[in-house]
Amino acid sequence: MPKQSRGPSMHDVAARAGVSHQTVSRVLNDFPGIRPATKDRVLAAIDELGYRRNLAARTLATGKSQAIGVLAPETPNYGPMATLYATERAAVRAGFHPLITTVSHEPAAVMEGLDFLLGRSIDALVVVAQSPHVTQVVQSMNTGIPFAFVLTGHPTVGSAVAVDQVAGTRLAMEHLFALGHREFQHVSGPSGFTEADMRRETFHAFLAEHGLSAHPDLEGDWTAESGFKAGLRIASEATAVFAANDQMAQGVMHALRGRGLSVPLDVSIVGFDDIPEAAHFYPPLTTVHQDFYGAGEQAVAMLVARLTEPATVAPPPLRPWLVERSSTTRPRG
Amino acid sequence: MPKQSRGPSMHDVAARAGVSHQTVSRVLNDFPGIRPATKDRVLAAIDELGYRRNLAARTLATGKSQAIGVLAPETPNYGPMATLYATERAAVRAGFHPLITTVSHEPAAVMEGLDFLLGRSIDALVVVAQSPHVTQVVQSMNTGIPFAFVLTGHPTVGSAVAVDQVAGTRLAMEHLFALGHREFQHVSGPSGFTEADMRRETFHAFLAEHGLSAHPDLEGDWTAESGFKAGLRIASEATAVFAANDQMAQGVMHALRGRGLSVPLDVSIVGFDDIPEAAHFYPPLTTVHQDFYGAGEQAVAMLVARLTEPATVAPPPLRPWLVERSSTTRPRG
DNA sequence: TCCATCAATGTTACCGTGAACATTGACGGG
DNA sequence: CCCGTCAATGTTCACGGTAACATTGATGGA
Repeated sequence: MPKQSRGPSMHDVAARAGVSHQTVSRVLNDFPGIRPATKDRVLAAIDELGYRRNLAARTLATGKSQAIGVLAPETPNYGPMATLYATERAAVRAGFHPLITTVSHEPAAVMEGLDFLLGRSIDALVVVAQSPHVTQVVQSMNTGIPFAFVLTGHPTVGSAVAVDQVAGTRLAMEHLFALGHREFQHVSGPSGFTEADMRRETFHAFLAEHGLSAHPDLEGDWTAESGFKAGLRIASEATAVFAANDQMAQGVMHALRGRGLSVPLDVSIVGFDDIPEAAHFYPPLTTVHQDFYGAGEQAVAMLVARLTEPATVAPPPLRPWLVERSSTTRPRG
Repeated sequence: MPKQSRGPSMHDVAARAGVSHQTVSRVLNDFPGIRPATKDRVLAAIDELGYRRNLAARTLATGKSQAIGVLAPETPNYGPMATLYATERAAVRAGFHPLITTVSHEPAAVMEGLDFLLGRSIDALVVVAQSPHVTQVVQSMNTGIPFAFVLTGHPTVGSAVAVDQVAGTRLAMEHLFALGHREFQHVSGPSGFTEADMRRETFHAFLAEHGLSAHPDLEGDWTAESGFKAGLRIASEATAVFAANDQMAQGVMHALRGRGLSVPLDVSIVGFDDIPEAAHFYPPLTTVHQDFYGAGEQAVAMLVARLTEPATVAPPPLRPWLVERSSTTRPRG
């Protein structure tokens, strides 16, 4: 029973091509000054042997890996997933290999995930963070490599690429306010999550600035189901609902329908994210568009820049914009 | 300007603790027979130096990595994403580290992604495949490690963990047929994708068995938007629509509403996947539930088994089930 | 003709870890 | 009291690459 044998090594290729292993290395790394005939022999030998370069050995020798670590939250939600996806694509386009691993928000898990990535010799790190806990843990571990946070608008974090949550929330609120709404209620994301907190705080700040108060916040967990439950408890006087994401907005609308209330005639509702399905909700959802792709791209761009120029500063927050559809209108009367 | 210095090595730790590097290695790998006092000194040194084991070196030395490679499609769609997420979780629970990388369906991209993973010394491979092209490429590359495909019901593939697409489609069709529908139309996924093809074929096979023919297939790309466009073209005689996934079903319903048609009074519609939001669509969607999590779990379990017993066979396909909600009812008259 | 020069290639050392084998020292039985 | 034994630890080598330096042989100018 043959133990899983390792593949051929550079020496095997060298022997077969009748050269030294160093020449093989040079061929693989495109060094100049290799006689074409030699190069061909080496290439042929590689092909015949099915040789594949051992990354571990290469990394060990060079200390570099051309890999970008991506630490992502272990939720299946659209926002983080889209960011993750965008980051991954951007990294590939930049010529890096993304090494993704997901972690819960517990410090121990974050550290373990980070350890795993660092142990695999990543050159830089992107953290798709949802809570300050995560960013703190990452910052406290002295990683020695450039890192970037994506999708957290938390002001205390230096290296963050973020969509401006405050601006986004204000866009939503100004829209509702301008339509004439004065009775607001918020369906928030889970507290502790940076985006959820920032949207909630901005919601209240906006109302305070206009001398208004809100019906009690209803807290969800980003899912449509939690939005549905919240929708069951929307105050009957409320005419405007600001939901912290689109899925919850969908759940809220479902519940409202069940209560015989019309969206937008009885209640206007604004979501957040602008997921691809939002245009096909019933009714099509007015929402705040976040550029997840732009965020992922900027994060990678910043890291690549920092690899050569460590002092590169973070780009300004991305501006979200309002997508007006049919879930909002003026209040009755 | 100090070049990014490498972190401390085992030798540094050993020097600090006054032992040999091998003793450090033994402490790290939990070997028996280390004097507690020695162990403490080593641990303390590790802590003080902030030492972190170099995975590349470890992998190079052992040839094993405790890592499972995951080759995923580069689509942001729910199905693949959920499977990916489930696989990732299952791998972690099994004590492995998932190494995820995404690729398009082009052979060159698949090979490159695979090369990347293999180069990083993965012990096993999970491929979240959407098309036969991908499975073929993977099979043709002699990887030398156990691998598993998830989420493709293609019969020619041996090592596949799959949800039974045929059974799922039949569940949907039998439901509609039993309600009395005879005028069917299919909104399919993009052809070339295994799931799309299998659902389409089964749809037609079912109708043929009952001596029925269908209105022309409308092909979408899994998105709600493409479902919407298809919905605009649903034949006016059709009373039953089978959509190849839930997002497209949502788009179809939107379009139908726009045409003044009621779901389910004028048209019944069944989706596929049972995404979490499906219960909150308007109307709540009758759909086929796929156990993505179960699939991911089974794939990992199979790989782990094959690591010790290469001849382990693939588990039988997972049975999907029908979730009946409000988007289906008997046809008028 | 001889040697400096340079292109092409070879040799050696090293990256950080784990495995195999070697060494040390304490302990106990004969 | 000596030596075998075994627990605890040290030494050496290998893993598969890359980097730095060494070597070879052809070429051409003095």
